Amino acid sequence: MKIETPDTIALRPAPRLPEELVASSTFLLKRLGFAAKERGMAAYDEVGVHPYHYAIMLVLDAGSADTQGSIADALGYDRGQLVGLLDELEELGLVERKRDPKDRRRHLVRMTPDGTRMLRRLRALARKNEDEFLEPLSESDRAELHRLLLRLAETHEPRCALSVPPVEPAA
Amino acid sequence: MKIETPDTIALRPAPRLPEELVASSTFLLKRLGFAAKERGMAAYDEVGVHPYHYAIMLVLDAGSADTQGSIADALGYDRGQLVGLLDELEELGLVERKRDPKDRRRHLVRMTPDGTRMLRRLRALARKNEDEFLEPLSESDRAELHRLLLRLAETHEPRCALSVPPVEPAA
DNA sequence: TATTGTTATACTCTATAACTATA
DNA sequence: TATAGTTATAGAGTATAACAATA
Repeated sequence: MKIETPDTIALRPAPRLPEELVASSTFLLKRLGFAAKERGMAAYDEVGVHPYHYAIMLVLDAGSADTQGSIADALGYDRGQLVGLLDELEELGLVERKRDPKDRRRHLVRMTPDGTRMLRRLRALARKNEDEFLEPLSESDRAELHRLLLRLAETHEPRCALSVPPVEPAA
Repeated sequence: MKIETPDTIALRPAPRLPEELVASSTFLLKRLGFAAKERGMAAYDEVGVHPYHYAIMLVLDAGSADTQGSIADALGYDRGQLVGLLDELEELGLVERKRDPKDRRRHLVRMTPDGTRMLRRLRALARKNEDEFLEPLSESDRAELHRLLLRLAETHEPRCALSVPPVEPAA
């Protein structure tokens, strides 16, 4: 559900949120995640793309995945939905698809020069967005926040784990 | 978009998330907020309610709002959608609505005894849920995380501000 | 028979605004 | 005329599974 945004509520008597919710980090994560999402969408929207598009382009740029299946897996997206996202990127001229001659079921996806330029622009947008969102925090607080979020993400969003989980030690 | 959940991906070669995303706190907030939401829904679902229902009952219990409009304002919900949520709570016998005799446009909402019992149960569930989600963090890390999230929420979700913003000092 | 990508369908959410009854 | 609550509608988002081509 959309949560009413900051700017509209400043003047009302404003019945308060229950303290119990404010005291809950998971509640704050939900609300902040939502706020971050909305803010991101608005930012990328000005350039005509969606955060999902940006994520896809980052994967392509990193070169860690180039078929639709592997892109979907890298980001945790559904393969069916990725089709539509790639259609949009292709229509914008930012990526190209071509059949893999080695396995004609596959599509190889790669960025076009326009895509590369757009990615540069999106990266700048993302940095600005991140910086503005974290503005209330000092540099060291930001680092600390990231450390804590990352630790949680290693459990709850394993794709975020920085290091490959060590193989079970012998015995 | 639904992100594929942890349990299903353990065994694949797993193309990685772009480092840039993992390095972004706003990205992690989005993913963790989503994970927290899903986990919460699953937990409350076992008892037949939704996190929204829980939030409404907390507001009622706190006594800070008792008409539909004030409840909606407290939580940032849309008034139109609150109607349906209250219908469900009423059907479950957890809250009652009656007209305010002083202003017959208003509905006064209050919990029933069953509602109070359910709320106790939901509070226990919420505690358990919170504790499990934060399990990777030490006590002091949890406190630190909450402090940082709260500071962000004061900006991005003003309803979370703990203290009423001080009145502009004289002069 | 399994897999890659595609398409279609249905379902859930949610944003908007029209509507009623009171004030 | 404005407000509290209600209802209806349409649109976005998303989950599911059927499908065609290829392996």
